[in-house]
Amino acid sequence: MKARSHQQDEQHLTEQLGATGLRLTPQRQQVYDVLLHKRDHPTAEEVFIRAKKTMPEISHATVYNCLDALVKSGLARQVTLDRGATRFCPNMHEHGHFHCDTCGTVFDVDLPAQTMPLPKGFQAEHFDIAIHGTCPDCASRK
Amino acid sequence: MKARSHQQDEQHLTEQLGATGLRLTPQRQQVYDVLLHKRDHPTAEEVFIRAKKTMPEISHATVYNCLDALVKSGLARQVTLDRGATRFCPNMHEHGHFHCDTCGTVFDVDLPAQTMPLPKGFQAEHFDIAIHGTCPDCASRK
DNA sequence: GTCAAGATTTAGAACAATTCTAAATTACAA
DNA sequence: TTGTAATTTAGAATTGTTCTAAATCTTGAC
Repeated sequence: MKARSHQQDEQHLTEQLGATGLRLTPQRQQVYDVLLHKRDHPTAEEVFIRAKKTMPEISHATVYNCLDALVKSGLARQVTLDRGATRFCPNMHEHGHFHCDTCGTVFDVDLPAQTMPLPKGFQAEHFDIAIHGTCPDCASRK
Repeated sequence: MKARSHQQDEQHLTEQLGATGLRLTPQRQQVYDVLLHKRDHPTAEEVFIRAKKTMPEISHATVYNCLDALVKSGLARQVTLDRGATRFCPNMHEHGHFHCDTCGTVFDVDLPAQTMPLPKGFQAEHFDIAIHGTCPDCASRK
């Protein structure tokens, strides 16, 4: 995976947001930076806390707004596991999520290239795969 | 899919709950009946409303308790899509969920028989596949 | 059968996650 | 500029879920 420069990130952001009719604002930039900086699938609340460190005036509602904007523009994905808060992930490559039921960590996992056969007439937009189990660390610790 | 008789359902319930150290109670039976009766992936709230029709004294907390008991005993699955309420599904065959982004309906879809290859050390318990898109009805209506 | 121990249910409060509201600010385009 | 629309903000409101303590029900030991 090639790392993008900060400037490239910004251009990418502007383009992707623009294509969805949205503007690049300092808040959206900041929220996206937070996602890129630590890719541990944070919840909206966690993004809020991290974003506040460098932008103390940012509000809760804005974080939700920004996250929605990023998702709509194809810059981030929502990850919903169980009944808890939704998590966010800036990795847009096709991948699934492995959730360790012991320690709670969420891992990105590559998926076998394949198409999902659907009954006639169904048009798939995208799909999410969530795998529950035990991660290597927790498995060996048992 | 073979339909089970009511009596068989009850026996199945007792066995599965018992194996998890749980009792079969009228409430759990009722909640399970609700799930079996209309397999449209209702939320806990919807299950609550439906269960009340024949058991008016049932409480909110009990519905959550019963649904958890059913999930723990392998009699139902939780379905989490997006940020909304969790849905419940009594279909325990391996299948995925297709969510129509237009009308909101959730469909069970069969999956190709296959194993999910995981990096070394990861132990999968089970996995959930959620597909987003447009259902045949909504697609033709466009 | 009777009783104690533990499981379950209940109403309602509490909590957590998300959305809404209305006012203030900002950006863009004419 | 100047008007229009988008965005942000604080805080209230809403929604979904969990917790609590008391009441009720089951079950197994006697």
